[in-house]
Amino acid sequence: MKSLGSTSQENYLKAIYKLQLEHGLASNQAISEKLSATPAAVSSMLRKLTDLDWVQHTAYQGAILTEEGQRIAVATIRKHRLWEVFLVDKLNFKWDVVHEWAEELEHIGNEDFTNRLDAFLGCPVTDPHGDPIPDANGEWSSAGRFVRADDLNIGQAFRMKGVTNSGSDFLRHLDALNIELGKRFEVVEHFPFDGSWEWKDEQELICRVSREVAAQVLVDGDVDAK
Amino acid sequence: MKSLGSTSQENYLKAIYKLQLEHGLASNQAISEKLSATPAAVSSMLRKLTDLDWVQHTAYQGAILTEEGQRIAVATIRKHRLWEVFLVDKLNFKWDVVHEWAEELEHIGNEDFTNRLDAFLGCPVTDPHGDPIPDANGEWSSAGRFVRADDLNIGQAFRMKGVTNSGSDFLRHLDALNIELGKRFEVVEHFPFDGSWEWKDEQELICRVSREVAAQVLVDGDVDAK
DNA sequence: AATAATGTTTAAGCGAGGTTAAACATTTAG
DNA sequence: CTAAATGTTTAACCTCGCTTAAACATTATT
Repeated sequence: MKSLGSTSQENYLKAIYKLQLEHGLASNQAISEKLSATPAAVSSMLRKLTDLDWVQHTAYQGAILTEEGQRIAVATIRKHRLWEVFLVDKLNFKWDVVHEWAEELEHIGNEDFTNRLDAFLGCPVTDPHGDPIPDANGEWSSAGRFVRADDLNIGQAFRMKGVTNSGSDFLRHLDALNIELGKRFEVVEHFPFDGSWEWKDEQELICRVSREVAAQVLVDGDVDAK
Repeated sequence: MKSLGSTSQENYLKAIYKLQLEHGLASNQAISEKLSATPAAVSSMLRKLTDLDWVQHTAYQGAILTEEGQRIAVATIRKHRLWEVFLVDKLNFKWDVVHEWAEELEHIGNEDFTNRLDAFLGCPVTDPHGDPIPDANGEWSSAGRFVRADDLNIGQAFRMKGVTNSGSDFLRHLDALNIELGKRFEVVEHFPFDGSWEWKDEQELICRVSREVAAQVLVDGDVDAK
């Protein structure tokens, strides 16, 4: 219990965790891409993680996390996202640059440390990109699941809640479009020609977004009229 | 310019910096003790640091930092102390436990990062142990130099400003004695028998401290009567 | 000045985490 | 169903920072 992995081990566990959510199991190749390492490196690390009982690995098949592996992965994601909140809320970094620093900070601190950071930040439930932050027990809590902006109908109001792509290019593009977390819009138009959309914000300003953007923006479907 | 070292390299530079302050130059052996590494490890690291032009090393003599080496060392100390302030002021850690975490955090972040952290903390001039924090230019600034508590005379008032020993044992002892940073005392008595002292705080409560404690407490000699 | 004690450096080697290249399984296609 | 393509593992080797043990330089002692 309460064991910690090395920086590298934690990165592997995080990668496997995310791949498992998408595909049920993490292939050697997918991990290697996600971590920009060679398949050979993955092979050898998987052996170590298996010995530590943090993953179960079937040769030529793929890897899944054990209970303990999952605990460490979720704890690491929690730390990452809390640090991102810190960087944006307290140090005033822009949301498109915090990932790199959080990638380093996430490997520091034990449970007590993390919980103090959490309390200091006011127990946020999402990070600056709208991704949910697991609680101290590793639960993804109530924190509402959101819908894709391209799932909405004309006339529907919504609040911008997150993204499914945290790449800085995409985040910077959103900034350029004046689309930010928490901002309210209403769907005005949808153009089947290219799949693009027109939204209007609370100042009635029109915001035209491409199909690609709408597909990667998460919103709060049932908005409370403010 | 603006180059950064690895975690280990930065630790060596810090160690050499501190030894240089004390002895003018850092012997292989002193470094090895400070970092709990073998002299052999020091020898090999010194070669690397010399190649990087961060230290000048004369075989069998000792090492001194170059301009650039000093810049990195001071930047690292600055980061360390700022993080300590963060941990105590924001995360409510006690001052005797923050060193370990700061030891890890100090290797993260670039200049911009550090300056944001500094601003967020209100540009503190000393860390939770009273050690001065260099400014963004690596200057040790005005931040008054202090005198040892055992340099004072009977009747003299002072304010507790720091320690020369940041070990947790000592810090915990000070906590037990209710001696804390910024607290005002007055020297009441000095016993030549064992070198111990009697101070009284603003509530006139007597605080008896040993020779060892007085020697490791730094105070503001010329106190402005409040 | 010769010798012992001390401090420093080299040599060999280890573990972590990676690489490339080759060998080996497993799919997919003809 | 065999052949080719793809994915996985092994083997050999690299760098970093460390270790121990032995060789070497420098002081200190007599």
